[in-house]
Amino acid sequence: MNGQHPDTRRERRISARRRQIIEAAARLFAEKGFHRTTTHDIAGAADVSEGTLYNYFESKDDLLLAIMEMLSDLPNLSERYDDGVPLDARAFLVEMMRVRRETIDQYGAMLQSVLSEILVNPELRKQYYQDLVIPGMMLLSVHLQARIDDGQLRPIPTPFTVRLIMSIMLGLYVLEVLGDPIIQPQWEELSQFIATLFYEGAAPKE
Amino acid sequence: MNGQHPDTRRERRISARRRQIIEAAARLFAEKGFHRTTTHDIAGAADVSEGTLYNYFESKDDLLLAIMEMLSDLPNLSERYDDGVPLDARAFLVEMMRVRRETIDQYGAMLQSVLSEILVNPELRKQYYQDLVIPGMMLLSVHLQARIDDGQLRPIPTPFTVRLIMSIMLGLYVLEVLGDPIIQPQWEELSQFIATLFYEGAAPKE
Amino acid sequence: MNGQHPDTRRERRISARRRQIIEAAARLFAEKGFHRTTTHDIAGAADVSEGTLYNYFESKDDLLLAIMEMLSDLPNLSERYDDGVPLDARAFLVEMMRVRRETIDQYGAMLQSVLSEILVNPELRKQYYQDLVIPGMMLLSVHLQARIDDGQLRPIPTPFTVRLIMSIMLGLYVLEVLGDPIIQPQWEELSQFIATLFYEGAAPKE
Amino acid sequence: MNGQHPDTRRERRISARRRQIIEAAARLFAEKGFHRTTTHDIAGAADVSEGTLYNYFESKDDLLLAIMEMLSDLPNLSERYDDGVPLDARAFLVEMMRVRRETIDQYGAMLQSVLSEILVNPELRKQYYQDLVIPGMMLLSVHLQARIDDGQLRPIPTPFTVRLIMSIMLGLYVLEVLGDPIIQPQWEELSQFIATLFYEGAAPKE
DNA sequence: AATGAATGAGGTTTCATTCAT
DNA sequence: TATGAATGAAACCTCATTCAT
Repeated sequence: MNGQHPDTRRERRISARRRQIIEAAARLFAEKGFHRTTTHDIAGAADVSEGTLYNYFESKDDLLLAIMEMLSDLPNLSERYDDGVPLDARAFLVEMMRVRRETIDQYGAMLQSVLSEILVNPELRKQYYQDLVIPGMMLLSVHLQARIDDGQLRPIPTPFTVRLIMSIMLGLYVLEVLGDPIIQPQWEELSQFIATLFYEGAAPKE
Repeated sequence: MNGQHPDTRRERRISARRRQIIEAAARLFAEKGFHRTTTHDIAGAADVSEGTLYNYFESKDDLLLAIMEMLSDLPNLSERYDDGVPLDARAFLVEMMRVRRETIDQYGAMLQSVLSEILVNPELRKQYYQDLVIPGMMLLSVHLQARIDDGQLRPIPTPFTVRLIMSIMLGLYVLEVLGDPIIQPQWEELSQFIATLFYEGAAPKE
Repeated sequence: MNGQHPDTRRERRISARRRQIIEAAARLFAEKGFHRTTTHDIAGAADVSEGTLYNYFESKDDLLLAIMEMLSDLPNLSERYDDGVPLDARAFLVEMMRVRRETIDQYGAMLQSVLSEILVNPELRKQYYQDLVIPGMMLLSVHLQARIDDGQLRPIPTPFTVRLIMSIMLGLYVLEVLGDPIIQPQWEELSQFIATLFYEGAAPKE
Repeated sequence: MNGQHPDTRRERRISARRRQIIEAAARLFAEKGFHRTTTHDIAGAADVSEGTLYNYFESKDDLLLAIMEMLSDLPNLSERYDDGVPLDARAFLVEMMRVRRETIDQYGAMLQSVLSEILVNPELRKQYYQDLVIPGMMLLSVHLQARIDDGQLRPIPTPFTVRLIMSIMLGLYVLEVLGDPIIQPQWEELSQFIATLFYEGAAPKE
């Protein structure tokens, strides 16, 4: 009848349907929040019936977990480079921010919807910290240590540095969501500035 | 009847009741989120009846606004110093973080509950940005410019610097809420580290 | 203001409301079954809002339990007689059936609604057996034993006799519910007949 | 192709499928009730798809009717005996109960599921009474009258006696379903006891 | 001013039934 | 004929808000 194995085709259709629902949900969650979004809304936005929603997800909560899972599965910085991330300390920071920009542009809605709930849901919070924050910190930590070891950085305490850099990423994102008019359009310049400041400091050079 | 002017006493009582309700609400909102907290819960925690709630606040939403208003009315850094904030660039950052710590310790629940909603409520977001973020940025901006003018800092672009510092504050707070085990206990050391890094950079000194 | 202690009056009103809801529910459950009756139906029949239903009962299931509890609390045969139940074996059976008639007339709907669910709900079944069947059997057993002891009855095995009599009660009720046109109108005569048959048997007298 | 007439084979297959579905449904209905059993459950238990269910039965209700129909088609007491049922009054009762036992053992789940619904469904009730109760009563009535005519029984009123015996059957069944621990294991002895009591009564013999 | 029972709109979820494959 | 994904009506239940006391 056709060249495709039917099961494969069906599986693809099902998987596409899941994604279609997740994306619709994330968009709405980001726009008006998890709780102000009704399953009716989601069904409408995903162009399926409410019943179908429940063929793909156990509950509305489950939908949020699925969004979080999707975020956890995003390829991280080092996985994006077959031949290794830049070994230059300054370039690494810039590259990290470039990737961050891409992630926000593509998955901002998901981040936003999940972050809002995480702030007030201890269970979700723990999972998010475990699955997203800690892995990110680990990678960053390894890189920083390598840069210290090869003499590109002073022997600064990595745990603090890691937290500082993570905070900057998180904080910039929140500030952008809050409506700051500068962060997104001038991301490139901002990256350069931060990288420089981080590397050289703000003290006047004598 | 008594030496007190009755109106004053009544006003004080009313104001105390309001505060009592706001604090109960903020605590619950931070614990389980605005939407998962019922007016029944709040009434119970504030030790009043649900009906009484509505004598003090127009609606549940109004309670959130009241929390935000309370946060806006907190005295900012410069108001806390009659004789001016420290004029030393490095000391200023440290002092800023010390005050930030106090604020979080005292009003963390309110911040948390408000922040969660803000992320997904455009209207609230705008107001928060106007009433809390912008004023904070203005103050910071003025200080930074002064430090540049008096030569303590290089002529770095203030808009970027302001956003960077705000991001660090915001980001550290979010990371702390997410459950990071280091930030809160080592706040003092972290402050010193950040201030030093900001001032001197991470490049090795030749 | 008025002669009644207000708390008492309110308590009475609340208790009356509970009863009003239970009775409406039992009526509907008997008419169309527990599952075909919606909470909307019950609210309408009890003349309250659906919300109010849930101020008095935790769930629809809870309503069924409340009905069962009400049935358990009915005064049993011996409690209805201050000066003891009839000591004549034959008269006891007749009296028992008279009381049974009264119970059915007054609480038939509750019995019917509960019985239907009990047949297919193991948990409920157990409770019903414990709270209603066993106590009834105990009383009956005691009486029968006394009649055997005083020589009015042959030394028949009480466990079997008790089950036989309970079965007759239950069976007649079910048959009546099924629409049998004779049982209810001729209850009195039927009682006499059963009592006689039980006492004397159906064998021809020589 | 083969020796069998294909239509016959197909019909047999269809009929077997029907029975397979009915039995699965009855089992589940008895376990958790008609309404708590989903068509999904039934399909799973009968090892067919939900769609197939609807190729064999018009609706879920129809499935219940099919169960009832199956019960109506069970061969009754007299049909089981080519050479007539026992003509001895006492033996007849014992034999009747033996057959009853068999029926319960084999079709108990169906009885249970149907009975539960019948109690709260007037339409079903009427049909059950017509198709199952009345025929049973008729047969019993004929037999009793014959026994009266041939002098084995006193001239007791048959309508009452019929109802009494039917009630005992029904009642014992319900009691057994409720979890009574004696009825099923001691059925044989119970039968003997009831038959004796019916025939001779409980009064002491002088 | 304080109470808390009553309200009912609206939310999430279930499930019998359909229909394209 | 068999399948099982899709449907959407309708069920149960929650909860912000009102109002008589």
